This record gives sequence, structure tokens and C-alpha cells, in this order.
Amino acid sequence: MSERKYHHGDLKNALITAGVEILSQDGVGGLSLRKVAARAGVSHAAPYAHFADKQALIAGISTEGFRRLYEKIKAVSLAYAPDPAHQLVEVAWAYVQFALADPAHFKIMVSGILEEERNYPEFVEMAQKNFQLLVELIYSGQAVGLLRSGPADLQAVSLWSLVHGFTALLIDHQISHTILEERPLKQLLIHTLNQMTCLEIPEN
Amino acid sequence: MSERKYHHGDLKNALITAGVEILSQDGVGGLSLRKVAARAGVSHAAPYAHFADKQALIAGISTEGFRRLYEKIKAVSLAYAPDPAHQLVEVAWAYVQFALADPAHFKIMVSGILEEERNYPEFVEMAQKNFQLLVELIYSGQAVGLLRSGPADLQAVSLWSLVHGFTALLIDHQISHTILEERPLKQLLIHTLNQMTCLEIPEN
DNA sequence: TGTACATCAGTGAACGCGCGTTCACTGATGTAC
DNA sequence: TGTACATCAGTGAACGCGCGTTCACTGATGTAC
Repeated sequence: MSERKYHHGDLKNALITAGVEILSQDGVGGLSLRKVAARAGVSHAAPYAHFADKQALIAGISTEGFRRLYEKIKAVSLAYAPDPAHQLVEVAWAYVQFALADPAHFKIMVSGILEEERNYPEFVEMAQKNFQLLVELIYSGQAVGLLRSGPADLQAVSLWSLVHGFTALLIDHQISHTILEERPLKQLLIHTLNQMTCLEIPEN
Repeated sequence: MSERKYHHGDLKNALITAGVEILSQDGVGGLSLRKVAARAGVSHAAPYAHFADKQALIAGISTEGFRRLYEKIKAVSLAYAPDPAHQLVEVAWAYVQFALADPAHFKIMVSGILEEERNYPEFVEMAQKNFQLLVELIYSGQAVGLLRSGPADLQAVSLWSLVHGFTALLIDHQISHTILEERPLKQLLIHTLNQMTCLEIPEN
């Protein structure tokens, strides 16, 4: 359908999209500039017109990941804003689902594959926006006595640690099968979240 | 000093040790069979007498990692057994220190680089021994009212999630510099652990 | 104790592969006049 | 509206590299008699 032109028009974004697809098919180890170019229907040298090197492409793909995560979490956060307990659960659940839906994309964002992150300001900015959302979650949780008081940035690190650890152990198959089989995943997540809440959230 | 013989004697372990060293120098991406063989002073085909393929070597290196982690954590756990609050803090701190001392070794154990873990029974066994130690920690914490009651295996997953998440975010540079600079790392860890304890552990 | 031989743990050459990156180039686009 | 030209975004050949794995081989070891 899309007529092939010599000039692509939006190759930069097409490469990022292609990269996301390669990641989901071949995993982190299978991501190469050449595959990404091929998938975007372009010669393997073409990406160099848009990305300085492979790291820059990885930065682009990771930034896109944080953008999608942000959109998803922001929407959920707004939808459940009136009820901080639900809000907490659903945001955490969205995080887990995001990672589960595309583990390699999640890993490349967060697993130190991108070196010298500070060289990629858009990446840093999107990562910070996500963290900021977490901090707001802490505030609303504290306001209704759901979460313990204390500096919001520290509480955010703790909450993120809990949810991120759960997610990482999960996608890397470190949680024993028997534990996972005995109840729905979301229930296990709520149980884990309940470890740091003051009020008990039902595991319905 | 060590006289070179045609038959090495303990090449299998020498290869694992060499692998650990390569990991610490070149990171996960820099680990190759050829480098490991060279480091052990042996031709690049020699490893195949002891490991079926690269994955098998990775399994060996990972298993060794879990063995070292177990020894370290076991010792700390015993040393602080009389005081569950200290025990909890020091075991968690040992986990963090282990990962910080050799991030690539830690990552290869736990980051899904080893595929089909179940094909490597020694790996599975050592990983389980570590988890079992965590479960015992939960029991002693619950006995003195430090940790919430509930199924010990679930509480163990939660605690592991918290400490693992903290560790993972840390070694992958996801925690903002400003937060890390404001206080000692161990204090931040205790603050995080305190989110899921019933009694407050001082951040001294 | 000495010899024959099977077994084992190494060697080194060779294989095919995919990779990141560079370079001289060319086709398309947009702007100045 | 038409032409000249600079700019830009592609192409395709080539580079050198390190990789995992295989294979025929050889040197050392240990056992049977």
C-alpha cells in the first residue's frame, strides 16, 4: 500500500518502530542495526543519517518505551485518581503488564544496556516524567493514610523498588512456578503491595 | 609459577573463574567462550571438553554466583541470628553489596541470559537454596513481630522483590543522583526496608 | 617393573556468519532568481 | 513558470572483526597383563 519513495519521510520513527518489533521477536541480544534497517525496508547504512551509532538508536527505542509507559500509567492514574488504593494497585499492575507484554523492550529501557544515558536528554526527561508520576502517587496515598509518611522521593524509590523488583523477577523467571500457579498474578502483586500499605487492600 | 601441563587438572573450574573475571572486566556483553578460554590459558576449543556449549558455561558461572551469594548471606544470617531486625538489614545489605561488587556476575545470574534454566539442575538447586534462606529470614522476622504474618513463601517473594528491585535500579543507574548523594546507601536501603516492617528499624 | 593399548583432555586450522561502521556515490527535494 | 544548484537522505560495496562450533589430530594418563 505505502508507495516506496527514495526519501522515506519519517525514517527515524520507522526505525524506532522496527526496533521495537525486532526486540519483541528476537530479544535484546537479537537487536542489530542491520536487522532494524532491513525491517524498515531500507539499506543497512541508512540509519546513520538519523542516528550517530547503535547506542543512539537504542536511546531512541528506550525513550519511546518510556513514552509509552508514561502514557499508559498516566491514563490509569487519572482514571483511578478518586481512590488512591485502587490507583496504587492499577498503576503497579499497568507497570507489570507493560513489562510482560514486551519484556525485551522493557529490559532495554531499564537494564543498563544504554550506556551514558546522560548523553540522551530526551531519554532522561521521559524517565524523570515517569518517576514524577510515581511521586504524585505517593502524595495521594499519603493524603488518605494509605502510605506511610516520609519524604515523597524516598517513598517513591521504595515503592518503585518493590514493583520493579517484582516485575524483574517475574520476567526473568526467578519466581517459582508453584507460587505463580496457585493464584492469579494480580493477586500476588496486591499481596506484595500490601506489605507496604497502612490500610489493607483486598486481594479481590 | 604454576607449571603448564598438557592436562590442566581442573580446567572446568578454571574456566568458570576466568568467566567471572571476564564479566567483571568486560561486562555481560563481553563474555565469550574464546575470551574465557584464552584467560584460562587454553585453546579456544578446549572448553568443549567440559561444557556442551556457551549456555552451559553461562550456567556454570551463574551457579557459582549463587553459590558465593549463598555463602555470604548464610554467614551474615547466622552472625545476626539473635536479632532479626539486624539480621534482615544485614542480609539485604549483603545482597546489595554482592551485586554492587560485581554487577555483571549478578546480572548474568538473574537477568534471563541463561535460557532453559531447568536444564541445569545445579543452578536450580543453588537458586532454591538462596530462596530458602530468605524464607527462614521471614520466619524469624515474623516470630518477633518484625514482619507481617502471612504465608512465608509469599512474604519471601515480597521481601525479595523489594531488595532485588532496589538493587537492580541501583546497578542500572535508574535512581537519581541527587537522591543517592544526600545520604549513605545503607541508610537508603534501611529506609526502604522499613516500608515493610512493623517495628521501625533505626537508620543509624 | 615393563609394555600395549584404550581413554581422555587438549591443539590448531577451518567453517560460515552477522555485526558496526565507512565511503564514494546518486536520486530526490526545495530554494533563489 | 522554468532553470541552476545546494542540500539532504538514501544506496551498495567494502572493511575488519570476533564469534560459536566442528573436526582431524596428538600428547598425556591410567589400566591390564
